[in-house]
Amino acid sequence: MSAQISPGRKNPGGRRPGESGTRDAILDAALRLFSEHGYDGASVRAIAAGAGVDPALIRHFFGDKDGLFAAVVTDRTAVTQRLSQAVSADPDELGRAVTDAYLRLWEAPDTGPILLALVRSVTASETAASMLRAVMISRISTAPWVEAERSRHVALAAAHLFGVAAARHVLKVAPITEFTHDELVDQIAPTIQRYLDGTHR
Amino acid sequence: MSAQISPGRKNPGGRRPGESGTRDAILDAALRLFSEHGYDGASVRAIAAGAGVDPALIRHFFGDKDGLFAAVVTDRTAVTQRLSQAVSADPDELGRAVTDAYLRLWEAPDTGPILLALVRSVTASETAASMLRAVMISRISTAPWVEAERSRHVALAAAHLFGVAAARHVLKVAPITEFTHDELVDQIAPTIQRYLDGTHR
DNA sequence: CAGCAAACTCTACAAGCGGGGAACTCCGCA
DNA sequence: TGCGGAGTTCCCCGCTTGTAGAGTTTGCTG
Repeated sequence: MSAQISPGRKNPGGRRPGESGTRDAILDAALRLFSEHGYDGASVRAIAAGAGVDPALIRHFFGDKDGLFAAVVTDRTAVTQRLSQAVSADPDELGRAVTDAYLRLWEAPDTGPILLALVRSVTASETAASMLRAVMISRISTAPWVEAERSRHVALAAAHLFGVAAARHVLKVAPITEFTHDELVDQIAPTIQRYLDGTHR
Repeated sequence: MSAQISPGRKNPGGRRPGESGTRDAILDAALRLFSEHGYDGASVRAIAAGAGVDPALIRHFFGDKDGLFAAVVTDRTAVTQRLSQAVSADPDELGRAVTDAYLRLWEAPDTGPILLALVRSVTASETAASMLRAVMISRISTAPWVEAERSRHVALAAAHLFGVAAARHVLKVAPITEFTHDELVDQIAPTIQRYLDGTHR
């Protein structure tokens, strides 16, 4: 009889032959949509559609939406280690090195969208907020060369860098977006250096 | 017969006697919820509940959710004019005056929540984004004392201030929140002054 | 080659959303 | 005194959301 138990089904259903790459496709679409619209604004269905996949697969691979978000952020990031490299630079050039590394983080295709996603999700998820705090501050201010005394100055430097990055990539404020990367580093590195030295006042 | 046409109605319905203050109650609740959860996160129903009022009243007074948001932001704000005052200060003290005024904007009960609401709604509403841009940058950089040449430096100062305010009030980064207002002004005013002077490099 | 786990599709649900409309009551004014 | 409009309630609609589950096909391993 060649029984068709579910005659309403349009697509065959069942596992596809060969390497599917579906998981990665979902992660890609999720990264893009989370970074564009934030956690709330990116629906599971939209992400699935973006990956050309059934929404149920997201549940299958990641459990729930939180799991997906966590996977996006943790699976594909080397955010923290890049900053760590920068802080081992020559102390006299530290301001420049940190500034350059920090701004590059926002421009690189593998880390930039993640930071954007974190910023845009700060409202919705406390996880996102604390991860962002961690990236922004702790990773810098708990670096070995920071004595407890100076952590406040480091935080000010980090806040400055964050403000510039947000103006450039989130708010897209005209004068800031018009700088080239190098120009921007030239403009603010000296100030960052002063904060790090404690000579900013 | 004392006809009761709608016997299912629990509350009487119809206008209440006396001054209701309902419109203001809605505005209050909306300001609070928008600032806590952003545009998307604050539902019309939740705002109505917060005001102790039927959701349909929001539609009645403000048309739709966008209208409510616009009303919240425009009705009760003197954000821009406060900054204008600051920029007329003595040029030598400009950095300090602007820093003080800007940070106060985030702390004052009538303007702080609005800025928070704008920041938290940046993702959802392009209106919010452009208003924030306006408050953050344009209002400062189009001030009369800014020659075109310097607008980039002004934008950098504004980005710095924004970063500090965001770290303090949105991300709540520990070292930054621990400063008193005056300490914070002491810490960053000199840098703002340098940006404004163009002596930051 | 048997059988199980993984990958995949469809359908569905309960909840929440923004918006709209009908009905009712009170106030201010002619 | 009558009447229109503002304030208020309830009910409802169509849509989207996250999540759930059952069923189907494939690949892998023993």
